[in-house]
Amino acid sequence: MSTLGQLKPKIRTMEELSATIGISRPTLSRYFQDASSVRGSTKERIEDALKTVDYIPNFFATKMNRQSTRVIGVIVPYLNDLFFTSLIESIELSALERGYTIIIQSAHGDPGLESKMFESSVAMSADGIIAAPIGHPNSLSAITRLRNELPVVFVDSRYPDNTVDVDFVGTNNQQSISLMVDYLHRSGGAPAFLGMPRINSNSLEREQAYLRSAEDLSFESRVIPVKKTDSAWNFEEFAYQTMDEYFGRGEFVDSTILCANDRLAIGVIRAANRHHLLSQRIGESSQFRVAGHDDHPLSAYVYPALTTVSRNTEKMGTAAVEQIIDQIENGRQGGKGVIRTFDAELRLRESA
Amino acid sequence: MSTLGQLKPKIRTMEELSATIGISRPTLSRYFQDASSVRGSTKERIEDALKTVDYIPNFFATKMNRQSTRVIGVIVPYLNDLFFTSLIESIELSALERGYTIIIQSAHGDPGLESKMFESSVAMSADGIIAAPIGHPNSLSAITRLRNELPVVFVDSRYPDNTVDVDFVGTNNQQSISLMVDYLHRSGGAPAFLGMPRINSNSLEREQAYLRSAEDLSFESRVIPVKKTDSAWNFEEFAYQTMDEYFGRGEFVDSTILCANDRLAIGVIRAANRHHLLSQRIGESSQFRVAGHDDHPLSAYVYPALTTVSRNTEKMGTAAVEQIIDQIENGRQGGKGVIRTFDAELRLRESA
DNA sequence: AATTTATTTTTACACTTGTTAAAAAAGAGG
DNA sequence: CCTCTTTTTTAACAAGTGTAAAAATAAATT
Repeated sequence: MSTLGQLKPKIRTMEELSATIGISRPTLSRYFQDASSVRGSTKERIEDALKTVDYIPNFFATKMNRQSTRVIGVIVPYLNDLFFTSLIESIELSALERGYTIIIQSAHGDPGLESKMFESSVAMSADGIIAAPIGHPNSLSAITRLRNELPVVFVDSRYPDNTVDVDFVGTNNQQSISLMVDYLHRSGGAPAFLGMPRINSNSLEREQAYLRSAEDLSFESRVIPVKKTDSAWNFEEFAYQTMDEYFGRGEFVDSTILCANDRLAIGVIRAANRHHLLSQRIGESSQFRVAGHDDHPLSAYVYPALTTVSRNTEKMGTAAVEQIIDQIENGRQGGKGVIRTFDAELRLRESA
Repeated sequence: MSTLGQLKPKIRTMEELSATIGISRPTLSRYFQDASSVRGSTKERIEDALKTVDYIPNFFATKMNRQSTRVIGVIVPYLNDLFFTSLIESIELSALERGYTIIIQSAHGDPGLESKMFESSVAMSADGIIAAPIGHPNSLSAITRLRNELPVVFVDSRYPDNTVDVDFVGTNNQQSISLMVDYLHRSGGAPAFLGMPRINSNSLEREQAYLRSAEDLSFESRVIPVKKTDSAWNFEEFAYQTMDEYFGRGEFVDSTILCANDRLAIGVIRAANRHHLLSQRIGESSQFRVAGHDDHPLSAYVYPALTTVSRNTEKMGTAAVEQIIDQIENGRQGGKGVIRTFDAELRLRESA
């Protein structure tokens, strides 16, 4: 079986294919774009022939000449985060279903590289861009320029204060945070809040949501000061070191801490374990509690399992694809600033 | 500042740019390929002009006409694994340094899709492919065919029994496993082995390495039987359920378990915690021990922190890029089967 | 069988940049 | 100012596929 593949003659161009199988090039071209656009009997003839030869249309040549490339650029701040990878998977699967190809680009945490990635999406004549922006002012000019040239959808995070008027798909942070704060407040004690070191919209919004919830429930809010750090993307380490210091001084040792995301919470749990703050047996109640946000794939496996709030990456990815395709196919450049946020659900586990 | 970008007139083609800035197109073409190939004064003129207009060369058009696209296809079995994402980051950074662009493709765990991804790399006229193959026989025919057409390097895993003669960059599993087995045997007790549910070369090699080590140290090997499962890629869940069952029956409760990778170990730790097998205070010795393999980014944060063996993804990524570029630039199609494996280092933490 | 309709073929140009050969221009050196 | 060399311009064709119009063919209808 596996040797069969090697025997098929390699055909390099559609012209060559046309000559070999006796079907005109324009017909083949139509077939490869939409198999149903040729007569049924022709379709069969082509497909039979394709089984005997080794031919794949040249991607660059096909895309170059088309007004629509059916390519969507997907830009994430960095790849080493399971939240982004699940988002990408969902985006890719939805896009594939709709006949689009995605090109994944990671900014590696660098706003300068992020601008380049945006440009590179333009260079590839992408029909549109789905981006989770870092939110750094340096990329802003590249993005505002692009926004006028082609469809853009922000996913997960956006620019603070809606600096740029772009469609957005994300989490309803007010809902998710207040859901969690409510629960924590009701079940044991008012939480303090540990935010992310990087200023992106989620970081800000979640902190504000926390403050509002505190006001609503009239408890005294307590936001743990966040230091600037080099390891801005290494949330676990950042949270671990921050809290290790506090715990060492005896601060927050009997608090409930709500973290802006699960990765922070995982770092906090580590620090808490090191300082023996957590109940040693599941079931025993402990003074110290932690909660996260996102429902990270590993949050159920840490010990104690993390109580958190789930974000549905599947829905978000699908929605982002819907929005971008809506813009592409209905010619709404940059969008009218449609905002689609999804509610989160409580995932009660052991840590709070 | 940010408004400046919007004022720049958008120029769509190199022809248009040539007319606008008064420099001939062939010169511009040469400039964009290699800025040093034009006279210094011309270079400056072009660069000054580029500041006033908004032009990016069309990626597809540039690549289409060149013998070498300087594109490398990177194919991974799935994206939701931090090992692969760090590998990709390392590959991308090395490639960028050498002037290559990578195109990331995830097979989403599906051998059928994997074959398509290989074909799609060919369609993009990639100069070469770096792949972490799933190792399923179904993709074999696509790969053997490709191997004759363009440079291929396998990274992390390969086909069992070296079915395909392709350059390989990976881990020295014999070294890494025996290092760990030695340590475990010496420090507390001979380990049992829990493998991955999916048969790829690492899974097999590590099990064999374990068996050999057991023989060398003359202890009785004990490989935990692995059931076929739907959640083949969800290693944590797989390991959790497998061991939860054993622990429930009182088996392995005072064993040392060596896992084929950290994600399995994280699942095992979860199960062990549920059954109260682990020492409750760091420092107290426990009968039950677990060790992993890979040094997953989160392995230091689980509780107890995972003792494991580190794989240097940075080195592996760099080496993979070196190998593929060597093949590309020296015309060695498919490679002579060069094998570069890297040794792992012990990461002693708390779990064993 | 004749007519109508749907599809395919032929022919030719489009897309954007790479590339080459010959002609023209610019710069260096005297 | 005049050679000699280097660089740029001009002009043309190349890459592989999309696409449009007219001509030819096949299928469906009467």
